[in-house]
Amino acid sequence: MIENTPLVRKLGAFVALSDPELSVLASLHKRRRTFVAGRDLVHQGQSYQAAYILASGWACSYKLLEDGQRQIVDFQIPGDFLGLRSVLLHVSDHSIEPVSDIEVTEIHVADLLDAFAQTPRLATAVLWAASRDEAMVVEHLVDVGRRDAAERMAHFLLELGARLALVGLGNKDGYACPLTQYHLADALGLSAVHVNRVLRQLREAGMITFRDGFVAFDDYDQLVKFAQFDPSYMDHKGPILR
Amino acid sequence: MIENTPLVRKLGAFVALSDPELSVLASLHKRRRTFVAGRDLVHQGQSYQAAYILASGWACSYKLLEDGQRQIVDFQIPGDFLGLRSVLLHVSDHSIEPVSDIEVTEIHVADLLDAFAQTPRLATAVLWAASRDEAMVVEHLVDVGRRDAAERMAHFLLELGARLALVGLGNKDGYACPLTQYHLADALGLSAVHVNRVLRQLREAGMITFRDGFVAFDDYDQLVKFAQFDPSYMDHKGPILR
DNA sequence: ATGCTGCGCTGATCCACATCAGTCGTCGCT
DNA sequence: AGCGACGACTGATGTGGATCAGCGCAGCAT
Repeated sequence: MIENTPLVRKLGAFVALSDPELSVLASLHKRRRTFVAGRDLVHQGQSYQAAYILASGWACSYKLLEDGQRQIVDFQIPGDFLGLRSVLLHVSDHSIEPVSDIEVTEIHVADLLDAFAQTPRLATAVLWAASRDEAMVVEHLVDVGRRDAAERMAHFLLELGARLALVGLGNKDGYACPLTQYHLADALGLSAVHVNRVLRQLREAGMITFRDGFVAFDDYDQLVKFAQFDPSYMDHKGPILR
Repeated sequence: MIENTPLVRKLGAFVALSDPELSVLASLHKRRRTFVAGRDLVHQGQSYQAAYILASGWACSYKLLEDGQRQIVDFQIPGDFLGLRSVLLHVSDHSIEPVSDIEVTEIHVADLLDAFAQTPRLATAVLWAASRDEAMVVEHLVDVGRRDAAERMAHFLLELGARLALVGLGNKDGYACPLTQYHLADALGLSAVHVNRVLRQLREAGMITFRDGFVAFDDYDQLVKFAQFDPSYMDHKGPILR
């Protein structure tokens, strides 16, 4: 029996993977490594590095501007790739920081590309995963571009919850969340001060409580409505491609 | 000799494609179609539609919010895929509108996936193209999240110029640009009024002139510096993967 | 015990950008 | 010739969120 990693779980939601495909996938996993919170594992501008699959903990990818501001582009949770894009584009256009202590398994891109040749369905699955990640970034863009601070916060925390629920790390009551208010500020294009105020508003409105490393959805339905959250693109039941 | 479409040109920048690969790629192109400016070809929420490759003209993909605001996520120029993500995710999370009259060629996703099986390098190339598109969206996110209106505008127009230059439709002097100020507003998360003011500022600063369907870089170097534009990730010479 | 650092939290002030309410010029339509 | 419709453009006024300047608390090192 082949082990049920977060990645297998994620890809399995899209492509019904056969046993040979699963074993090719398993053979990609090389060294297991750990990184401590806060110390970057990839630096913007770095020209080569490995790609990883996140096994436990959270990370974030971000870009730094010259004036010291930063924009967090996405958070990675277990089952997500780290640095795949950097490797494909052969230069990292962003940095990656572990939010908590993390465990990863290294993958060699050459192996990944070989695997595509052996099992093309795997290529499709990875392309699908990349598309889903892009959809996430797009939603994030809409957050930042067109929603006010409170909607933005609500929408963002809901989306994170939905992603975590997919890998079994959360549900409609809430989830454990190692982010600081500074992380949220850098992700949402707000100041940390304003993040604090907005969290207070949402808490006082009885919709969501962010406290002590835990996000609690106090009124999930109201929140979904307030944030105009539409989970359809991550909602399907069972593999799309058989 | 196999024809040199914008797509071949784009993928060729990454993967050195062999003749058999080129012919597989050519065989994907099915019906040629045209669409008129302004009438959507894909609606948000639509559950199935074809994917296309843009042959001429510009399009944009956008998301609509319930309150009528819209966020343009990306513009597509010749050589770009239209709706590939929608097809892979089996539901469109966004709409696509032709900015000008456009010509496209339809591709069947089943054919594309078959092509991956025959020529895995093609899968790699498409995954690369998807990564590059994602990098674009990421840069756009940084624009909207962390740059002020003028930097945002400058950066955005520079990036568009760099993309167009890759397919031979622009250079450091400028490019033909069918966008209205409303398009720019919806893309950059600004009001049309403010777009107008910002364009005036940039023009009066002698950096860029947007007028009569043409973007002119009046002082490219100053502009690059002002916008903190870093084209490294779209700058490489020759195929990365041989 | 004492300071130091990281994180959450708050009030006062300021400014970038939105919104409102227009003008003007150029199409294409009848 | 007249009339919408659309896009570029402008001034006056309003506001969401940044910035500044600060407090409180817990954990940790000295």
